[in-house]
Amino acid sequence: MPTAAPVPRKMSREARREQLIEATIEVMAEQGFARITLADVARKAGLAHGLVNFHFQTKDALLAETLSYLSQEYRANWRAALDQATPTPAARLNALIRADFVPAICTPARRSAWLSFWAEATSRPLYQSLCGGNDRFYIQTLEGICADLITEGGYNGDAARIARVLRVTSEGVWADLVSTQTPYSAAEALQTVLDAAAAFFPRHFGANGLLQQP
Amino acid sequence: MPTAAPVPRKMSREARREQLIEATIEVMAEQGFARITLADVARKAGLAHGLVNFHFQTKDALLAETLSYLSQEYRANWRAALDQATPTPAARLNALIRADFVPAICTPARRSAWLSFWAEATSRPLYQSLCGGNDRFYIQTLEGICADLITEGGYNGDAARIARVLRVTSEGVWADLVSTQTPYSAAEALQTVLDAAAAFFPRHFGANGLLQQP
Amino acid sequence: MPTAAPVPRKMSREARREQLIEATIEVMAEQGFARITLADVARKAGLAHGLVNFHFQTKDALLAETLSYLSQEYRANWRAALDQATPTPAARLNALIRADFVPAICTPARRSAWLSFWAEATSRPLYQSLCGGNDRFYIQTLEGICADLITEGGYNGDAARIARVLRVTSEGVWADLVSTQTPYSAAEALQTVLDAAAAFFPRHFGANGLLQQP
Amino acid sequence: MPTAAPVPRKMSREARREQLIEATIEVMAEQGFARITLADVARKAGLAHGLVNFHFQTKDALLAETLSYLSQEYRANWRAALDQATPTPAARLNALIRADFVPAICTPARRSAWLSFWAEATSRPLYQSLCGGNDRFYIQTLEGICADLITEGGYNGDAARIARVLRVTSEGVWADLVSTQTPYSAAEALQTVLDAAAAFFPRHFGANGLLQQP
DNA sequence: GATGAATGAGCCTTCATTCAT
DNA sequence: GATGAATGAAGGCTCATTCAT
Repeated sequence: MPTAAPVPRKMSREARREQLIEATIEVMAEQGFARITLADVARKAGLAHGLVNFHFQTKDALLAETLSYLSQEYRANWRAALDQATPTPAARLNALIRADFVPAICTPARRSAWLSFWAEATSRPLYQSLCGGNDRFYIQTLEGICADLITEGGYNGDAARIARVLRVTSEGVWADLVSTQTPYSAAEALQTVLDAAAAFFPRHFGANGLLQQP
Repeated sequence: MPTAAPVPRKMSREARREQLIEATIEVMAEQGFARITLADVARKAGLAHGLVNFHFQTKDALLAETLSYLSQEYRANWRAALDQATPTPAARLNALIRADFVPAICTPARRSAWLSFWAEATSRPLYQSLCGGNDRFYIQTLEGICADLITEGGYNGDAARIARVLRVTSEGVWADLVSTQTPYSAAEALQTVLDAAAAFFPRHFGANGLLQQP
Repeated sequence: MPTAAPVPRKMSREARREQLIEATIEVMAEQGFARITLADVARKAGLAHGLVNFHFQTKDALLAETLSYLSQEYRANWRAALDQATPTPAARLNALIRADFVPAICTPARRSAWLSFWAEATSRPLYQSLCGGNDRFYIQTLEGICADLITEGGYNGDAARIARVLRVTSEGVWADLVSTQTPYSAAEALQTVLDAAAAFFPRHFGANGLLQQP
Repeated sequence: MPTAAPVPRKMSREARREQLIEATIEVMAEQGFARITLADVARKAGLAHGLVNFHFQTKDALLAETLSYLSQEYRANWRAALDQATPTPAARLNALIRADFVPAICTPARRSAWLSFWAEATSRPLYQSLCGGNDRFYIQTLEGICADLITEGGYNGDAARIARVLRVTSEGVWADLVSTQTPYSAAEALQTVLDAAAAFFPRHFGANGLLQQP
């Protein structure tokens, strides 16, 4: 007599952990960081709540590993996008901006979880080092691209500040999208960032994004 | 026999509430939203444990009123700045941008508290309506100014998107400043937003901010 | 409409703590050290279980303070007995031995609790320093009395070993009394220790205990 | 491809059980009765978690069997010592006393485990019947020997009380040895018991133990 | 037989809330 | 109004036990 979908024993350690982390992201989006409970995470994953401690020891560890997971995912995403881009500064910037809005990364749950971690990082040094704004390599890469564009296009402007505007604009529209009251789409959000790029680099970006170079 | 700074028995109702709200903001910045306890708030305020419930009934009410307090403070601040500005679009935009960085508003504790509320708003509709990104009047005002500038300066561009970039840039550098790892100052943060304004409105804003109009 | 014995608010801190410690001793005797729960302690004391943590922070702290309480009580008891004894070595030894069997100290619950702490001390250095066998002052006092008796009575024998036999005999019969299967009384237990004293110091102790000195 | 010391798949049932019991004794000594976990027992034995329940069904059964094992070991030890002794009362008492201090029995882990069981027996009738103080046959044997010595040596004294002093002294110095703070050796502990025997039976025991009978 | 992931009851702990003083 | 002890619901954590592999 088969019962309703018994939990498979001996799922690989990594797969179980990932399953629990995905459940954590969803619960965080639904309840907010402050109201996550391990019982909810386990319920969302369809597992017994003891399993969370079995795999992560403590709630704090689960949360830290969730952030770490998101962080690695984010980094892998933009690096892959850069690798596949035409190796011109403008194409690279275009790839970097668009990478933030690919469907795998830019889901409502992930946006919400990221925002929670950003906020909580304020009081947790451990989180700060994992959050995007503190990803040194990302910032350096973006600043390098901006510097190249300035040189190439003969623009005025401070590469660090331009990079900062582009980064926080992307973060900001992402945060806007979290709100249920926001009246604009992910596509509009992306276009907003591209408009900012066009403002700084009008010879490389136009109203429709990256311009084909002559 | 006077003792050292006794708690005044009958401080005005409003003053007590404000005292507790300020303590809440500080505790939120220190511990993070998820770890606020009423005991900590009371301790920070130098008051007895039970007083918080006496004045606010519930913890949720205290938090909601804290956000409301911040929201009103924020709104009053930018409205006052607008009222005192020269009534040209560029001067008004300049005033609006600078308002976010006046010392009374842009304290570390307030920045941190705001970020916490933004994040928590994801799962609490009550908070969403009070958060800056959803302040319809603020957005309408900013968009209006941008539209005026576009008209006046003969710029291309979408007023709503430009307004959005300027708003989230201001929010974003504010969030950056919360991190203990951020290597730049509030002055640099302000300059970053002004650079963004200059990118969109180069005939009104330059490297040193608002240009004197001919 | 009076309800059944409401818990008086604002009982003095010390009184509440003592009440909880006494409940702990009783529960330990009934359930054994390994099966104490704070819920049982609170129930025994007739209080809400949250109060235990309020007054003692952790279960470990409650147990440590319980041992400390017993230890101080035990020490105060034998010191008082010594102070009131005729200042001859034999009378002092007699007082010391009998002190272990006064009703206030030698209750079934206390005997049982002591035994539990002795056993648990094996793996907890904190407990060791509080347990009787490690009460340096007690041992020194007892050895001093034995040495005085040896001198006075012209006995052969090692004061440290004799003191040790008397001490562990007292502890041992105490432990015997804990067992529900033990077929002898506290009076018989006391007489057993006195017989041991008589074996070592036959000119001072006889079949009926302390001999009147000529 | 041989790996390092693989666990033999089919170790005999008895050998596995004994291996787990020995691990239990060690863990009990290290952690204390209250903090034994089956996971620690399995780890100490180098076996898988689930094996403990496989062999003993429940934790309580494991503990009861451990005590039973110690009890049988103890009994076999003193009976063997008695069997090998010269059949005089003094030699038999000497053998009985010394049996408690042979290295196979008097290990730190065993002393500690015994003490834990004594304490826990307070609240567990099952344990009481297995603990030394309630070993009727042991007590009867010891009392019989003491009675024989009294008759043989023309001593005054109550055989039951003398037997009790000797028994609890042996137990007591054993308990002393458990403490890491105890400043005396097993040899000194044994000598202490022999001194007690000499106090009661001075014509059979002297400062160096059993006297050679004329 | 052996393994170790999975389960869930039980317990410690925290903390919002109440309320006698 | 103010205080802080008392309450009890809620949740994190441990761990004995089960069982698919």
